[in-house]
Amino acid sequence: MIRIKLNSPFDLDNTVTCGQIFRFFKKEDGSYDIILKDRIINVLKKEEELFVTSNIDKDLETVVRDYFDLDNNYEDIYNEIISKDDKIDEAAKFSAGLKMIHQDPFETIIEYIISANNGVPQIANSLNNIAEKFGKRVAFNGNYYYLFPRYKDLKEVSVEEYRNCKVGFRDKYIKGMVDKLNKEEIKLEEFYEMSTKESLNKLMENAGIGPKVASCILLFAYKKYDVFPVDTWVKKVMKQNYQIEGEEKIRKFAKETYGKYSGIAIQYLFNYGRNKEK
DNA sequence: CCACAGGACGGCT
DNA sequence: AGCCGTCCTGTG
Repeated sequence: MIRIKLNSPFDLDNTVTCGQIFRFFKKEDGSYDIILKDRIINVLKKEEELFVTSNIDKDLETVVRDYFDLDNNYEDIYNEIISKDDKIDEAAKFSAGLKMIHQDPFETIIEYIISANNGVPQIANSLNNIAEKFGKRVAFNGNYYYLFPRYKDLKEVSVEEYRNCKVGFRDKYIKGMVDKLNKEEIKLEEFYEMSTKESLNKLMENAGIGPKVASCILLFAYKKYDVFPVDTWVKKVMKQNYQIEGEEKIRKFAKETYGKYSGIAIQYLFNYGRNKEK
């Protein structure tokens, strides 16, 4: 067990449950079991401190700080965003402590390919099916969990086997992506170096990845915060609050209004819309 | 049983 | 270039 003192606001509950990740499990004591790339962690927040256990202790603090983006300066982000308008000011204030989770690129790519035209419970279900069939089983905290497989583990997996995991018509997209990675036609690291525009275009060359999915991948795996994933929810909000319609107009507005942190602004808006009534 | 929700794609203007 | 039917699964 390690303890991590928090020196800036961190809202563990909203960060975990706001739709960034799908494979987490809330425990009775209010903590979360979360499946990361190569390990399972249990995180409990008490006062201004995190209590973390894992099946792998090596580099645990570093892994957790990176995963929850604890060392990023959210003051700067906040100040950049709130100057824009009242609505986002309110949403950003409300969302203080919401962090951008830094996820594994491969898992994120598959996650968001599956997310296309799909609901949150179904996405989680498909991901768990894939992990249970092809991922490594790990005993932790009185349960068995399955790590999400690496693309090398999926080399021989057929389209039919993905279909059996209830991914529907996205089966061939997953297979296509896994094949390209194994043939090294795409390298996961290359997107870190590229500009946002370049990496968006490069991602969208792949079947099953359009503007929304590509934006989510860059936002959640590559820390590129100047993307703006437009889904049906965003379209609704933009129409209601700003009378703006059409994907291109929305993206243009977001870029001009929220600038280099537009991807975080949208998380704040979503979090605000989802939780303010409670 | 049917209607619907949710992005990408491809075929049509 | 933009519009719209289709793809699959789970839920109401």
